Amino acid sequence: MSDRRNKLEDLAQQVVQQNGLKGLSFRTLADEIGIKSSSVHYYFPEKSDLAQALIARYSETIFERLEAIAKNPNTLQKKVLAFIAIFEQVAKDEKLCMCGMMAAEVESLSTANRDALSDFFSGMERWLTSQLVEHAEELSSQLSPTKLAKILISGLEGALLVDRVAGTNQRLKAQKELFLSWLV
Amino acid sequence: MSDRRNKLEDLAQQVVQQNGLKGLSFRTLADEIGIKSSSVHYYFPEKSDLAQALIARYSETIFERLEAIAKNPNTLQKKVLAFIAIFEQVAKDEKLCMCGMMAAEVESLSTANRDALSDFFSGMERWLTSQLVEHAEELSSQLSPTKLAKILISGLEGALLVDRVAGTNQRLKAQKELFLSWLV
DNA sequence: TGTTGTATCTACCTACTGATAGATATATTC
DNA sequence: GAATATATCTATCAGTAGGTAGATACAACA
Repeated sequence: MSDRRNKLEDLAQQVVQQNGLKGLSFRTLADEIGIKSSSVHYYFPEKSDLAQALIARYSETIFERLEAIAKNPNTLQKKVLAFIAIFEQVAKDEKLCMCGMMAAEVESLSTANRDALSDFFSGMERWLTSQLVEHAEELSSQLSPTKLAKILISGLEGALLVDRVAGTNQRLKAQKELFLSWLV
Repeated sequence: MSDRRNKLEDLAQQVVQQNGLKGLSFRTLADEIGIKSSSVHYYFPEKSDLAQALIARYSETIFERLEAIAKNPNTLQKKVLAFIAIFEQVAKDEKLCMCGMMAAEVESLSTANRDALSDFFSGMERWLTSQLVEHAEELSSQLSPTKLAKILISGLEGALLVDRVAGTNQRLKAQKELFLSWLV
């Protein structure tokens, strides 16, 4: 992976997490890097190619971190708090989850983009579900692990969304407490 | 309120709920109504004026419905299920909550728009909190009504977001079951 | 009758968008 | 040395964006 390509993706991701894909232009992206917009097209012929690269990259980064969390022997509580900490980091920078942001723009995305986004969320849910199942003895909720995973992940995505408008982190904290209430 | 203005707002709201404020242009809006874009500027000088009107209108509609739900004597379960049904209706049309959509675009909104959005969410939470407090005897959760309100509302917003990408309503259903699990 | 307010139009502006064509320079490979 | 791949540039295009100026038509009102 070339350095230039990497820097473009770094910057693009940051812009998308703050302003959305529609808030990202090839020109401003190029200007900030110090090249011409046509050179950005060299790496990403169409905007949907850039979006696809961003989703792939974001997914890889997140799932690597999740693997690391899963591999390290620990209680369910500590594992999931480490998972939630990923969202807390995003919130601290007044950003959204990149895929959450793109989810709001799904109507203007290519089908490949949509599928990749959908895979991201189902992958996250699969990971969390497997952790909940693995540590079932630590769980006290009557709801199934699959449902708990869907609840928490969509809850965290929504908390980022609403908290950013309100300029607080109350909803993210509340979602964290929700999770803690599921433990024995 | 003139009929023309109303039709413009109706259509604009629909577009925003599907494509976001950035996905709405004065020209396409005007074309669909059958007037010129400059005539849209007659009603809404700047785009932020249109956004402001949309938020005010959306808030009024929702809060009227919430008042009606609150006024009608009923169990907490039925009241909140009626509340959740508002989100289910939105999901059925493959839309987002209009304010949830705009929340994703908050970086490009005027401060007045932001404040109005923030008021929308805090108003929703206030309503739900007051219902939970009023029917405290029906609640079994250890978490406070305030937190439960924040959890459910951000959860519902996130569920709309993620479900639309996945093309399902699983997360909305899971959030509903979460609420039901809080009842005695 | 004349004035004012409402609602629309035509015509236009500047700025920006994603995207393309084709030239150029450099480095690598055969 | 010639050919190729990589990476950049200049220049440009058609389309769209939000927004404005100024004319027009019409109705209500003084």
